[in-house]
Amino acid sequence: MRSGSINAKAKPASEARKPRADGARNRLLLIEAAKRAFAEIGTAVALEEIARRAGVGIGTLYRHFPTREAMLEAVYRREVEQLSEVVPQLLERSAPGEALHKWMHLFVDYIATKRLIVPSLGPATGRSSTLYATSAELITGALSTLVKRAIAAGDVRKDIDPSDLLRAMIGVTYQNPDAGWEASARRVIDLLMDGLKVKARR
Amino acid sequence: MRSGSINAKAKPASEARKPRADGARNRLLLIEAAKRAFAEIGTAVALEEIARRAGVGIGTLYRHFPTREAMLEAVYRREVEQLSEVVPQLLERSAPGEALHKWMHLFVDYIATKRLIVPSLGPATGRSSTLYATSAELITGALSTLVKRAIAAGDVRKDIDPSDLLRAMIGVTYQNPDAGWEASARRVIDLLMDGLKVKARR
DNA sequence: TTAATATACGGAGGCAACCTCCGTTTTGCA
DNA sequence: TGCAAAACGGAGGTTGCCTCCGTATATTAA
Repeated sequence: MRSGSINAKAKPASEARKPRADGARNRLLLIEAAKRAFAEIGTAVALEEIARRAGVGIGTLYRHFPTREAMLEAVYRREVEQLSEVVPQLLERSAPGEALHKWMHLFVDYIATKRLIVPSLGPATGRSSTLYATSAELITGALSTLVKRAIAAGDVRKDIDPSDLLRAMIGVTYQNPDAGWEASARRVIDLLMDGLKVKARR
Repeated sequence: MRSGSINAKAKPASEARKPRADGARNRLLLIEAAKRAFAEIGTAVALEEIARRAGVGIGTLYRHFPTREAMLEAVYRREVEQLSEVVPQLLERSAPGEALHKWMHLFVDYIATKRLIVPSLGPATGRSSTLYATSAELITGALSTLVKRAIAAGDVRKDIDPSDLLRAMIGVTYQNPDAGWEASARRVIDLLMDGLKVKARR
């Protein structure tokens, strides 16, 4: 073995070379093109169409996103990130109550994207649970910030909790993606049957 | 023109020739093979795989089901039909309360298939509204029959309505497939905001 | 039964999308 | 400025979609 062949620099993994500018740029172009294409044509759109819209070669697309799922996931991730990052801007430009209101409308846009993408991601992916967990956290955080600020400013009632509001929004827009729902459904059915049985005495 | 070339027999459309036995058989084989294949491999399974499993040629598959959607729809339809047709059998073989209980478990199986298929059918199809309406009707009818019989037999409480039970099951398993949900969600949000605003006096 | 014909069958083959591979180009670092 | 790592792009092999049509079979009428 040569002296320092493998661990030559032994830097902590954190310090790789700075990512190339063109790489980052094309990655973004692809995600944006994909989002539009998925919305306009559907999630089955030819990946070559996405590459063309982004103005890059098909090879580039596949290097960044080895599978259609990876592409879908990236679009979804970005959507969530934007939903989280937009909060400070909203609070800068609007009164807290108004910021909250606007954000909830953005949330509806997000749900629209989610509805489009999640079914194509499939309940399969092992790490998608991480994906959904992270998303839920970011979104909860964003909403929580907005509600607290709105309450502090006296724009909304004090007697509500961010999680109440989240539940309300989910009630409006929810679709049930988790596995295990089947077992859960069966348990509830058995309970229901128990409850339905005519009690011997009353 | 020859004497009776086109309207020679002029029978009402209702009386076509009896459908051929092999055609009907292959159709069923295809639906069953498709159901298994969709469940095992996913709704993107190669249609040629389905034809092979059913033991028919690819041409036969495409004659019966011109598109993947048609194939999916047929599987879904059959699932609903079975859910409806099984009711008399259940009532013959079990006490009404037990029949109801068993049927609800079959309903969970149906929801599993539905969850698999509906996203791939897409909210697109124009006539799918008819599809869903018909399904809802069949299912409501089946449940209604079962509940009435179970009540009549004294197996379950009298103070419930079939629709209550349907709602309960939907609550457990529902996913929101209708279009127009977005507009509806926005309306609800605006209402919520109104309600959230601190009232001037109280 | 047999003949006639509508109906159904199967799979070859053209087309389109997927994805890999590798020679060329660009970028970041010293 | 030089050079190696990183990224690029697209040709082309692979695979699935779907049509088309010659062959086979079920049904009906005689």
